[in-house]
Amino acid sequence: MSTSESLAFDPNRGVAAWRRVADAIEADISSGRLLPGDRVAPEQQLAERFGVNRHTVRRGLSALAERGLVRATQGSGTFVEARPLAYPIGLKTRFSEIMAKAGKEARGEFVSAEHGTADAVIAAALGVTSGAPVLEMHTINRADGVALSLARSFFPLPRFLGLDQMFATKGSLTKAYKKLGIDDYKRLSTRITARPADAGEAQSLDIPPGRTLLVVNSINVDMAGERIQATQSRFVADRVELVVER
Amino acid sequence: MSTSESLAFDPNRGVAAWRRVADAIEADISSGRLLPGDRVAPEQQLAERFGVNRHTVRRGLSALAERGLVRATQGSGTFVEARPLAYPIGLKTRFSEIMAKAGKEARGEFVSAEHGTADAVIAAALGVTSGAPVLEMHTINRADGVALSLARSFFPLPRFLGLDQMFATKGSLTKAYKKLGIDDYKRLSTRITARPADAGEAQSLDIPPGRTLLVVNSINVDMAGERIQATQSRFVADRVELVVER
DNA sequence: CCATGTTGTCTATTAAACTAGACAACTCGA
DNA sequence: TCGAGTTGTCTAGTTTAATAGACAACATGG
Repeated sequence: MSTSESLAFDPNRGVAAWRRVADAIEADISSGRLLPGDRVAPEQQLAERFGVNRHTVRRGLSALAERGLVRATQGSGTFVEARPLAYPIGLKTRFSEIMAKAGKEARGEFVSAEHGTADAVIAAALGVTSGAPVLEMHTINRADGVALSLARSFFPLPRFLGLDQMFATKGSLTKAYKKLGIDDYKRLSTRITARPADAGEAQSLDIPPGRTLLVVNSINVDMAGERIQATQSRFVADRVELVVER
Repeated sequence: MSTSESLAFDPNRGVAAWRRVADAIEADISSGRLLPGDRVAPEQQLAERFGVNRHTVRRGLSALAERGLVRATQGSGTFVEARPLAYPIGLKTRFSEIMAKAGKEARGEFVSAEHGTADAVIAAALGVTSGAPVLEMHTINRADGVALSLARSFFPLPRFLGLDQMFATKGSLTKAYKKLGIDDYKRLSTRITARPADAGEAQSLDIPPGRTLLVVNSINVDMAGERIQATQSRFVADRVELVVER
């Protein structure tokens, strides 16, 4: 304890009351005093605890809700949301490894596949000519059974003939690649945008329509630098936080 | 960099603009980008830099001035104040040692001394009877020539007969004690209050009248537990920060 | 002394924050 | 179904923060 004029300093000055409420609740969440699924104390009780009006509490909770830390249900209460899973994006982005590190069971769920031809966008991404044959595959990635992302991937043919069946069997793209003699690969580029989910996506991902998706367009190359995969993934922004690493 | 809905979070929301200005300037002071004696940029310039009105800057600077971090001089500018010297208070509180540790030249300046009798308060502090003979001594403690505190000390007589002359010679109480056979002593109690300086004190300490003093009433005992000194020190709060250590 | 730069103070207006009250709408357990 | 509890929304008033402008008062260098 220091004793000086700095005793007169109030760290809360210039900090809105609603901000203090929000920060205190966030501290409870960060510290683990409030866990995902836990119910935050009722607004009126928080108002009494912080010595503010209930509206001020609502303002603070609204800020937290906006950031996805809590979710309020009318009549029921305000609950702590599960924290988005940190999803590192780097040279070696491997779904199964990320899940293992997070202590979650990884499952790549095969949805469908078909042979087609590359349009201009896919051709450019894969470094092939427009109209070249490609394998198009649709998958859902789940962690502990909960859908994290939808993926629409393109692979050059005839090199990746049968990859879809191997993936359907193994549930892992890395393993399917190994079967085709590709022991390692890396990320060439990643482009990220975001948008609301459409009805089909929402249903596949088991989220309310309109919730935000992170849209990730990526290109993978084999160790010789040859382009092997172009993917558009749609992550549930509520469930996944992309971490760009150097 | 993380990419998620939390991109929408503005750390400045709920934090007043003046507070942000104040915190930024304080960060400059803390980091050493602004040193004691340095002039802070003019208000209008800060207003442009932070994109706020000059009054908002003034509000932020006012908060810093209130805390003693800066001092504004009309027509001249706003300057970074020297940080108060950390003055530890513990069992062994030694002025000269504290100064040495702070890399400052310590000087205990003898002002006056006289023999008197203990009133009720001093008698209680020294553990003697009311009316018992005591030596009363007035001193000023300086660091690098700048006055830090005034002290009014009482010592039981006849034990400390001549202590004042030894102090006037040595400029150090610890050394004067040694001359009287007290090799070591320790702090029994410390009581701290604060108040504005009166005109006499302000003059002795070279501060504007009304500036705040930290008033420290302390009792020292020899190693046998015998009370040897009762002191009322008045520290310039602008110059000294008391640190209570366990 | 004068000019320029800088802080200090006053008045006024607008926006944001905070408080208050009331009632609607919903949840959930008995 | 009903009642209690809880969130959601609306209206309204007060306080604080921020902006704007103007001028006073002071410092400092030429």
